[in-house]
Amino acid sequence: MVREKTIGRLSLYRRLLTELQGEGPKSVYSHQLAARAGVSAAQIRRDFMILGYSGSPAQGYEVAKLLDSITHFLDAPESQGAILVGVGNLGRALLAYFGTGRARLRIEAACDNDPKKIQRVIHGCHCYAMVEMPEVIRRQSIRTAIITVPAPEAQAVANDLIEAGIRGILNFAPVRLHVPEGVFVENMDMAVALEKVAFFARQHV
Amino acid sequence: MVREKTIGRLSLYRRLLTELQGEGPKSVYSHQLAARAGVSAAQIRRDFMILGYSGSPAQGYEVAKLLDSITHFLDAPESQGAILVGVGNLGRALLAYFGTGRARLRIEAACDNDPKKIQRVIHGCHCYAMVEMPEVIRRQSIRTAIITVPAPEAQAVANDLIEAGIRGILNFAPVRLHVPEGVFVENMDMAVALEKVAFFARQHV
DNA sequence: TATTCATTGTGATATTTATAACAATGTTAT
DNA sequence: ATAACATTGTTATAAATATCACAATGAATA
Ligand SMILES: NC(=O)c1ccc[n+]([C@@H]2O[C@H](COP(=O)([O-])OP(=O)(O)OC[C@H]3O[C@@H](n4cnc5c(N)ncnc54)[C@H](O)[C@@H]3O)[C@@H](O)[C@H]2O)c1
Ligand SMILES: NC(=O)c1ccc[n+]([C@@H]2O[C@H](COP(=O)([O-])OP(=O)(O)OC[C@H]3O[C@@H](n4cnc5c(N)ncnc54)[C@H](O)[C@@H]3O)[C@@H](O)[C@H]2O)c1
Repeated sequence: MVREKTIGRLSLYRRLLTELQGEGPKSVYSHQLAARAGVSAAQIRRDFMILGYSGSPAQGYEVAKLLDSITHFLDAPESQGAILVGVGNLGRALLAYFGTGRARLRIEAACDNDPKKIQRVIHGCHCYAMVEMPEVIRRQSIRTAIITVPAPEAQAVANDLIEAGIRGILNFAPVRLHVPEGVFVENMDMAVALEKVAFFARQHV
Repeated sequence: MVREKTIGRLSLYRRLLTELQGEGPKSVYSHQLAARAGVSAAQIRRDFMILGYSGSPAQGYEVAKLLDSITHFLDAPESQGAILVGVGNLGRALLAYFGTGRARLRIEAACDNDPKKIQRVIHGCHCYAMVEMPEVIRRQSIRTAIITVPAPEAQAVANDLIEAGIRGILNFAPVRLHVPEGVFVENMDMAVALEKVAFFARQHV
């Protein structure tokens, strides 16, 4: 009953609403948010049905209440952290990105099997050895992981993560992971994405 | 008539088939490829309908012919290049990734507005000044761009790229770009992706 | 040769996702 | 007070996407 696409958009709306809030407005209409999000106003209203919060036809939605509703729906009661495995080129970029100022969902720990990286702090995040990983995950109740190890290592790393209690994986390795029922995997396949863009760049002449 | 999801999967199949080819087999059944791709066998056969190449019920698909068919369908007759704008943390990681050994779709040029980066070669890719960008795009007939500049800069950069002839954008900035009809945009929104994973990590207990 | 078998290609069907349509609401202008 | 209006919430409809089902194929076996 929970639509996958809806979850992604709610996360987007939250970010846009937070930006909007900084600009002043206390309320917003669906068509205004739609313009920023690049979706239709009907899509927005439909997505909001799941929240249990209603706007008014006259004032639209109160930004603060809307943000509360989305956060209540999306987030865990206690703040949630993620662990990143593979502190290479991409892993470091992600640590820089998700480290700075995001209270919501932080990368709380990193792991690598390269002795040169272990026990060092990279972009404010401690890098543990792989043997420490299960302990870190259990201690900090982490359920979400980011995989940025080379493709041939990804499945083994995923297995270890799941064994340690991880239930959601954001996978950047260009491999389709085999995971048991109940584990959610989102693939960020950049090579596929770029080829798709190149294809459609050619279609509409 | 061309399904967006199908294009993405064809790109994935091509990569998997190339790997498979290296392992020896000259032919493959839909269910074998399906296992690697993490999709159903029926999905694969349906996707292949668009190619105009048929396998045989007895031997399955000839890997070499299948690869030819996919490449003929996906790729431009002449090889296509991409330009990357914003040589920061993420941009450099992407240059490293798309530079090494990918004949198919290379990042042929990079741009930045930071004087410290301009006219330098980063991971084998020349970094041009922004004023040179339109000239580079026209000279090398580039139609695909990757945006890795800070969010507030992304729309302006997109406008300039489109003005210069770009028709497809892979956008990493957490902003929804407004583009004219006929320009294809694929958003790689990692913050949204991570929140989605965190959400579903919590669903299946 | 006839039979068995796993597989293909594709029409039919189901599910997911997006759009359209409109009564209900409540504010504003007259 | 009332008519005009823009917007909401939700139902109805459409479009995109995925799965199912099975006749047709042809190699392998008896
Ligand atoms: N660099 C990019 O922009 C980019 C883009 C798309 C996809 N990817 C994918 O992301 C992954 C990482 O790419 P990268 O460029 O950062 O590679 P990288 O080689 O720079 O980094 C890989 C890191 O993983 C570590 N590692 C290797 N095996 C490990 C293991 N078994 N356990 C723990 N750590 C291990 C290495 O020590 C290294 O620090 C690859 O799968 C790559 O295909 C990268
Ligand atoms: N770092 C990540 O892993 C990550 C992850 C997800 C999204 N992003 C997004 O990708 C973008 C880049 O992230 P980053 O971490 O690489 O940032 P960064 O600050 O390291 O790099 C940005 C680069 O863009 C250049 N730049 C700035 N304005 C420009 C302009 N007008 N024209 C051309 N170049 C310009 C800067 O000189 C710099 O080199 C941001 O929008 C960020 O939100 C980054």
